Amino acid sequence: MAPLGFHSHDHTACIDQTLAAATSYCAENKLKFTPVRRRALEILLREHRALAAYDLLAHLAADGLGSQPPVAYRALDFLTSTGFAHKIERLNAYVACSHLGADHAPAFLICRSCKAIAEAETDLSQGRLDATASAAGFQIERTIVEVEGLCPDCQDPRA
Amino acid sequence: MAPLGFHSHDHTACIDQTLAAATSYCAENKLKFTPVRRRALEILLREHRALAAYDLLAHLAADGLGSQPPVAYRALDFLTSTGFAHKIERLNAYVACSHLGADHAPAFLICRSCKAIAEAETDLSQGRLDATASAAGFQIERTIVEVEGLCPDCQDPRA
DNA sequence: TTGCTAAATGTTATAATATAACATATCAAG
DNA sequence: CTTGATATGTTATATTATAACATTTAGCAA
Repeated sequence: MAPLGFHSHDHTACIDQTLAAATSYCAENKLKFTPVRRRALEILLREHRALAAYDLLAHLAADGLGSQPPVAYRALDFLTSTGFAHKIERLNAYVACSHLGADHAPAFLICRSCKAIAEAETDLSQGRLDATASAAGFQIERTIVEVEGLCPDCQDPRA
Repeated sequence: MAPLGFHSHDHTACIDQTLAAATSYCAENKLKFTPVRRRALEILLREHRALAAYDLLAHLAADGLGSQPPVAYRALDFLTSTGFAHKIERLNAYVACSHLGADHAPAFLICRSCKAIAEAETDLSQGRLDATASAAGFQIERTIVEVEGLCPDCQDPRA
């Protein structure tokens, strides 16, 4: 089972690389990559799927890093504000970013059956929407794109 | 203040027309447009903005149409499943559809300042995304597009 | 009409998600 | 070394949503 991109990969290396990238990003930007924050990201990376805030909290608590909701929400605030993680609005859940470092406008593919998440790039796909917004005088700051459907594994009735 | 399309219009006619359209749609499709459901839609139309479920419930209760959460959530389930209303995932709130009848893939423009909502059409804007999903073997069923930003009124510091 | 069935509603309780508010601790800059 | 800003600990509570079951209503068949 490989939720994030709907395919397998070297997970350990992926985690290490992402943590390293996050560490240097924080160093460069004078951000504090504290134990709770680092651990939260590590948990999201290890789980490799969308976690509810309270699921993350349970993991953190198991690791002795705080047991009250604000601990999880603060860590998530940090991770989402840095772009290290994203919130999946449809699920009220959070995933580690899979394109860390890239300045990106992510689009998420959400499997309604197994809840697996894939992060795609929107590129500049909303050309049409941009035009509509401009015409209305609306100033876009952020675009949320979440697609619901079935991942390859869940489409097959024999799976 | 004209949240829905960021501009004024004949609100009474808009409500009447939409209710009439909903009524005939239900008749054609053997759906029960019960008092609670009708009233819920009417409230969303009158308020003309995204309402939280409990806000809707408060209005329904004021009208003597039920005071417990399931009443509101059931009405909203009906309205969203018929397309008479949409959920704004970003806000956990619900708006009446402004293109009732059209088979549509709505995109919402959400003002982060005043919370006004405009409903646009995505048309086939996600051409790029479609291709990405296909390539990944993902079968799209529904696309959520919500854009955060500033509406015309809230961009002007003198407003 | 009567009774059956499916759908809708009423109601109680509780689950799941999220934040306010304030006390304490840490740490870098002056 | 102290001050100010940021982060953390903690209690409490707000907000959003659903489970579960009883009751009522509407449509339909006998």
